[in-house]
Amino acid sequence: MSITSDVIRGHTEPIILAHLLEGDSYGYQINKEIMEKTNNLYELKEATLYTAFRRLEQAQLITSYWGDQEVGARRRYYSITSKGRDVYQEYKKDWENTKAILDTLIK
Amino acid sequence: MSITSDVIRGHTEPIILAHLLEGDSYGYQINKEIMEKTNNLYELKEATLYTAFRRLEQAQLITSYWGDQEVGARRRYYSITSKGRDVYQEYKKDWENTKAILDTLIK
DNA sequence: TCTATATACCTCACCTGTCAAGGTATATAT
DNA sequence: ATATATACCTTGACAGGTGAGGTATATAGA
Repeated sequence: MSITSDVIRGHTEPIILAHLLEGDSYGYQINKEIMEKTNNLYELKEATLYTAFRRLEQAQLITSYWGDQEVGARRRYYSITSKGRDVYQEYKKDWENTKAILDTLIK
Repeated sequence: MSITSDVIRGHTEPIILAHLLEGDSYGYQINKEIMEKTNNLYELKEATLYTAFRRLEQAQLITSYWGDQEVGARRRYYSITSKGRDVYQEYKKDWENTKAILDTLIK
């Protein structure tokens, strides 16, 4: 009982930003934790995740830096910016509005 | 304070089907009534509406027939099929699931 | 008479986010 | 040696939404 990509489209960015509010993290972990949070009902596909990172960084909502792993695969950590926090609040309001509108239309 | 197209993507079909549950209707009217229901917060764009009609008819979720206007512009009426009603119930569950998942991820 | 507005339909080209499929590299367990 | 897990990334195709454009009927106002 998974979720189709079309109903989630446009929510990828707020999902990532929300996660980064809890602290810096890296792609692989963000992906895993989103799956865990939703009991495997929703999985952000890797390609979707990384293209979203590019967009978010371009828009200066997040910044990135390489972790200093001395062992194992390298990690690129992401950090939410203050602009990112502001935009996240708007995304959150958008989601509340969307819910209200769709609850009106889908009965 | 409108709604972006990406967050609505994938909800066009359930919105139309939900409306047709109330009775047969035609494009122009469906559009107007959706605007009214949402206090002009959401407007289904015409191009979106008509391409959705094509998809829904192709999938046999709706059927269409010409109204018998003897005056004024012709109208093409749409009617939801029983298959359409079934699929609508699935769409509705999808929406409930989407809400639950996004409420978990967007705090 | 001409123009604007409302009703009512429709199509096409473009844009954008998603994702399957492919790739690279490190480390550990069998 | 091989498989699996971790961790990163890009590319090309796809599909739904939409701006812009078109057609036709009817009415109200200048």
